[in-house]
Amino acid sequence: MLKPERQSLILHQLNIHNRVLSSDLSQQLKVSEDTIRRDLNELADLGKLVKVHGGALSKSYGHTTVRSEIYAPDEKEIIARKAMGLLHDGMYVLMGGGTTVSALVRLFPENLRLTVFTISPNIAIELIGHPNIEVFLIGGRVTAETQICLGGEVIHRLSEIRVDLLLMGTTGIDTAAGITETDIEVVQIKKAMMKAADKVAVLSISEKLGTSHRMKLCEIGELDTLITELPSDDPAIQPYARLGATIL
Amino acid sequence: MLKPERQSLILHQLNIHNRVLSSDLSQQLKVSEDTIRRDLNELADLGKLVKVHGGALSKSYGHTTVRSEIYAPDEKEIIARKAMGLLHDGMYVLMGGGTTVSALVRLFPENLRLTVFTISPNIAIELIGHPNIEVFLIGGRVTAETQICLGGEVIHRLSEIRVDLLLMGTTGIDTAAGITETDIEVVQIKKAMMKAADKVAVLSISEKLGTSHRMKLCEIGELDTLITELPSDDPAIQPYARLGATIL
DNA sequence: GCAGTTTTTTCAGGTTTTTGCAAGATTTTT
DNA sequence: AAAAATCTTGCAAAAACCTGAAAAAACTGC
Repeated sequence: MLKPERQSLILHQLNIHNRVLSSDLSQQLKVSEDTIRRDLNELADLGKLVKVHGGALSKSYGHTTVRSEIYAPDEKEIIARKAMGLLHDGMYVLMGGGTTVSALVRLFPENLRLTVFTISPNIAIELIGHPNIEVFLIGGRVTAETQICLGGEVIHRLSEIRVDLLLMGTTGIDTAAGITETDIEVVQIKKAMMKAADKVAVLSISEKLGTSHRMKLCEIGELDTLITELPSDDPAIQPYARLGATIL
Repeated sequence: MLKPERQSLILHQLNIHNRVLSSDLSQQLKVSEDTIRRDLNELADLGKLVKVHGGALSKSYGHTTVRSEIYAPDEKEIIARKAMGLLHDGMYVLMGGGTTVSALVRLFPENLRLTVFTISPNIAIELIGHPNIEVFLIGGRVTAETQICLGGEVIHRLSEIRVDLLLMGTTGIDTAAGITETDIEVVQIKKAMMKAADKVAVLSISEKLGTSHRMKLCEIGELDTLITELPSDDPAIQPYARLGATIL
């Protein structure tokens, strides 16, 4: 294992987990902790991570979104891992915003070949530099609350594209209320996204099961796949399976 | 085994494995490690691989896409500070990409009220959460090299907007050659941006003064303002003032 | 084919980089 | 406050590197 390889592996780990431990890396990469510490310090000097006692934290573009700021990172990683199974070389994929979708993007191996459309600047930036993924960002008005591109122009652009798969998070999901959102504009955008995609997959932590909000996006049956961190035979998600969504 | 044979074999190995060790290649090709090292250095000079201690890595991923390590941050902050003087409440501003423009955005005080259009996902994200700035991201294909949105759709959208001021960085700037870029697509986008703006301001560290590249964007005289980190009476920028640009 | 030239390779040496270890300092946890 | 974990520093060994000179190979014009 060459030093630059080791260092870029460390950065990759950071991208996925947002944190690394010197002791873990030492075992995993079969080098002494001193070496890991030296690597971490070098990478910290280059500004690629933040060194802390015991390991390092990722710093993504200026404002450090560390793991602790992401809600339920472990669950989201499980979800992301399951969602990877839906992706195959050559696919055209449309991606929404949110930290769950971000977690998925971070798992993309470098040999995965995709064409990705997204309304999230964050997702676009995460994918920049990936050697085999072409990224199209659909532009619009960007707001702090949603962190995605909104507006009529986005809907118009979405009407012009056709993709194999839509991957998006959700705000509320309930057997009776269906998929719901708080923001009417988000509903409009998501409806347009669903129209553009042959298959629709929703990523959601189980905590959101049974919650609902004011703005209705669609019924559960309109989804093709629902992915949570729960095992697919968990009683909590059986009702959703009966409504027609494939559970992963 | 002839030298070109050996070298193309090395490149072949790299394509497959993404890495090679000098020691391995030495054994495999039955030549001394010195010869291998010389080969690797030659290929590295040609830009076909990245030489590292112990061997070489393929150029494809991770190692080349350095997470925007900001070059000359101090100079860029001086430039950004000067550029702030061009901005006033209520303005419509169009912003290009690049670290110099990012430095400017970070200086925006909370009470600054602007409407910002940008082709850079990074700029859009920097501005997310600013209480008094409305951000419109103009979408398109995003590439690793430029980190901005490219494509015909961007140019079309730019043709539909009209802003008070364009703020952008540059690649090459020279009294004779004017403003130049390495990428023809970037030139097209920047020309469209210039058309959309009443006034054009270019931010450039003084290091770029006197440099030129293959693709011409415009003459110095077509700029309204040129901002470098040098004092406005520095002899190095006087020639640009004579060509019609206001120097800050 | 052959003497002369150029290119390529190897080898020897001294230098630099990388890594692991140990000792003592520092931080975190109990 | 003591104990445990982690960090820093200095050092030494191993590996990799570079330089220049000499040997080997390939090429040149005659």
